Parts: sequence; structure tokens; C-alpha cells
Amino acid sequence: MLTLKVITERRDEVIRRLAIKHFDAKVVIDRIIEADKTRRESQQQLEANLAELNRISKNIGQWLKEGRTNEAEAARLYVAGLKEANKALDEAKETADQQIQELLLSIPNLPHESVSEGEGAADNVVERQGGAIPDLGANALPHWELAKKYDLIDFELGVKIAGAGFPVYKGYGCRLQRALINFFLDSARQDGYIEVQPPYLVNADSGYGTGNLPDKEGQMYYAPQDNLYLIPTAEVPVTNMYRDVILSEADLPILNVAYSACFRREAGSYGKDVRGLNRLHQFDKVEIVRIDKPEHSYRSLDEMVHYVQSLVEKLELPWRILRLCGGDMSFTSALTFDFEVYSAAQQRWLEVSSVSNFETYQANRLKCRYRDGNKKPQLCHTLNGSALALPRILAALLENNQTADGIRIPQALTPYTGFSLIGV
RNA sequence: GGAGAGAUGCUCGAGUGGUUGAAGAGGCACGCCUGGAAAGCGUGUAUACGCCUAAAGUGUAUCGCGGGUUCGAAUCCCGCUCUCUCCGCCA
Repeated sequence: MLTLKVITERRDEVIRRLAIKHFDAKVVIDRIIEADKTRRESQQQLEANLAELNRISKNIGQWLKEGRTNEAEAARLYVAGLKEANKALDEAKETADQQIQELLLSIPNLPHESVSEGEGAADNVVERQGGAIPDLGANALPHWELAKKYDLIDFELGVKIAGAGFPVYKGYGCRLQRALINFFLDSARQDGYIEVQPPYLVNADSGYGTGNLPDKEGQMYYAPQDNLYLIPTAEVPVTNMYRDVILSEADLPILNVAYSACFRREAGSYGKDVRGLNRLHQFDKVEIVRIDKPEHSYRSLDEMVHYVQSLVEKLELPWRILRLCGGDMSFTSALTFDFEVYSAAQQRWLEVSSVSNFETYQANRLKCRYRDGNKKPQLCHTLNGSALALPRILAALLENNQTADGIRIPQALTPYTGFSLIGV
């Protein structure tokens, strides 16, 4: 969430920039400023009373020691009155605090100055693209047919065991998947990322830390007996490693990479979008996360984007990078680049990565800070991106590389697969 | 699942009602000392929110979390959470 300080001190700028995200902030912000005023007033009065109360209590202790019981008794009566008044003041302060908190949570992150005002996905700007779209001719098969032909994935079996969106990978399908995971992890390590293996279930505090709660509660699987949530992405546990910590400046930037399974309920999805590997309830992903100083975070974002680009290039997939417009950006992001690869048989672009800078928005919820040159705690910037999500990469690899002899494996991957062709 | 123990600052650890934001030790930072280092000595070393134009300063809160008793709570009472140990089960 945004900080109270930013909102109260830069009211007009906040309103102007949120308009890019099509969020009318004026009313909310003025309510926050109003509540903040109430809060301060109650707090000042309350704390003045408490200060006096503390002073008197010390006196009473002293008087009792000296046997001046009459004075102590009188003071006791006086204090009782003060305490009564404090109840109301405390309540007013609490109420105002809660109001402020709730209102703050309802405000999305400020978009970066470079973000264009656009309504939705159609208005995203293609930043750059590369790779050649293969000409597969008329007989190209979509990946779900290829998966069946080469016995790589059994969707029906998954339905039997768990339900739609839980495919069973088999044989070469498993090996290709494992190869991709290792390729992604090794590449990240070579690029300076430290690997972590996080829990797949997280507590509610972690859910709130990254903003998955309360906003996207319905999108996560939940285990009520233990009050735990299945992670929708490794971003949640990995970013939460830095919840409630004050890092030293020398620690930054922190670069982490994590492989995890991801679980998403995907309530409300339907149609051709969910066919085959396009949208799953469980899938694998390698995620990169950075914690950085504010002045360096956009350089980090750029490095992350170039890193992801290098991956899709090594996989020899046709790719493009979209700079998301205000209307298509997530609630929490300041600047997002989406990666898409072209699925030649489906003849459509598939999103395989989303790389974002959240600036201090997540860090403020997480209370993830670092000590700057003045030894004062400052909020960090947090960033993350997929590098990469497996299923759609798999889909594109299968479709784009289909030949009469079988599925060709890109060269960068063969050291990991141990085979260069999936034949019949 | 059963039984027990515990949760104090960056770390260890003292503290069972009254200048305790918290002894002591360690760590870390700075200074002195040194040719340099070690040792030694000295100083400093939490966070949030207020007040103050800012700094300086100052007020309040915080000893797992929430509530209660009291003029006064780290310390007493109640509830919750978490951690550890032993037994059981188990990849």
C-alpha cells in the first residue's frame, strides 16, 4: 500500500497519477486526510493525559514510601477521572487508525511516469520482439494433440485423479519439464541469483504481506484445518522471507530464484483459454525476486527483463515484450513488462512471464526496510518476475518445433534433457 | 495424537509490582592508543506514531499477541499464537 506520508504530502500528484490506472482517488484521499486529522488530534490529547498519568503514578509511589497517604489518595481519585477521559480518546484514535488503514488498502500503486493511459490489454505497447514465427503449414497440431500423440501429458487421467487443470505428465513430458526447470535455475544462478526452496503453504500473515490477502482470497487454495494457503506463486513465500526485517544497505540488491509448484483456483476462467496447458490449477514455475534500493530498482527491473529475454532467446521461441498500459496493470505494480511467446499452432501469443517493479508498495505492507547512509530505516523496493512459467513454454516448444520426425528440442536444452528429439 | 517447558533488545541472558527502553556479556560502529594490527580504554548502538519548519530535543506506545487487575505491570490474572523437548505415528 501507499504510505500515509505520500498521500498527505503529495495529494494532487497521487490523484493525477492514479488516473492513469483509471482509479479516481480524490474522494478516498480526502477521507484519509480527514481521518488522519482526527487521529492526530485524539492522539495528542490522549498522550498528554498519559504523560500526566505517568508523572502522577511516580509521585504516588514516592508518597506511599514516605507515608504521605493523604496526598496519594487524592492523586488516585484525580487519576481515575483522567483514565475515564482516555477511554473515549483511545477509541477515537483506534477508529481513525482503522479507517486510514482500510482506505489505504483500497488504493492501488502509483504507476511509473512512463506508463501510458490505456483501457486494457489491447493498448499495451510492444516494447520489442524477436525470434522467427515458424511456418508449420496447414497440418500443425496444437500441443494437446501433440501431447497425446507422443504420450507426454495425460489430461484425462488428471481429471480422474484431481480434476480439470491438473494434468499428469508422462515419460518424455516429465523429462522435458525437469530439463526446463534445471535450465532456468542454472541460468539464474549464473546470473547471480541465490536459489531458495520455499514452503508451498503459507500462513495468513504472508498472504497479507504480498497482497494476496485480502484482495485475491478466492484465487488461493485454502487448508482451513491448519489455516494455511497454497501458494499461487513462489513470489509469496520468497518475498515474505523479508517481511519485518531491516536489511543493511550492503545487503542490497538481494537476488533470489525459486522453483515451485503453483496452485491457482482460477475461478471464473473458461473457454479456449483453458484448453490444454493454457491455464492450469497446478503448474510449475521458476520465479526471480529482487529486493533493492529505490535508486537502483529500475536498473534491476531492466536487468530482469533482459535476463528473461535471454531465456526465451535460448529456447529459440518467437517472443515479444509488452509494456503494460495503466488499464492492464495489476493493482500493486508500478511498472510491468509482460513476455509472450508465439504458439504457432494455436496462432496466438501466450503470456509466459510478467516482470514488475512494485517500488515500496509491497515493502510497505511487508515492512521490508533497509538502513540508509543516515542509519534511518527506509522502505525497500521489491521486484519479481517469472523466469519462467513452464506450461505455456512447454506448449510453445511442442507446437513450434513439431516436425515430421518428431519434436525437436532446442540446443540450449539438450544438455538437460539428454535427448534432442521426441519421436514416436 | 499424548505430556511437559518456554517466548525479553542484533545475539546470549538477568529481571516476579514503582525513574526498567529494560542489568550484564557478546557483537557491531565510531574515537583514543599503534608503524600497522591485536589487546586495552572510551563513547554509541531498537521501532512506530505525535509535537517542533528542520536538526537538536521532547511525549506516547512496544519485553510473542490480545484482554484484565492496579495510582503504577516485562513482573499478577484470563484467552490465543508460536517454538522447543520427550513419547506415539511416519516420508
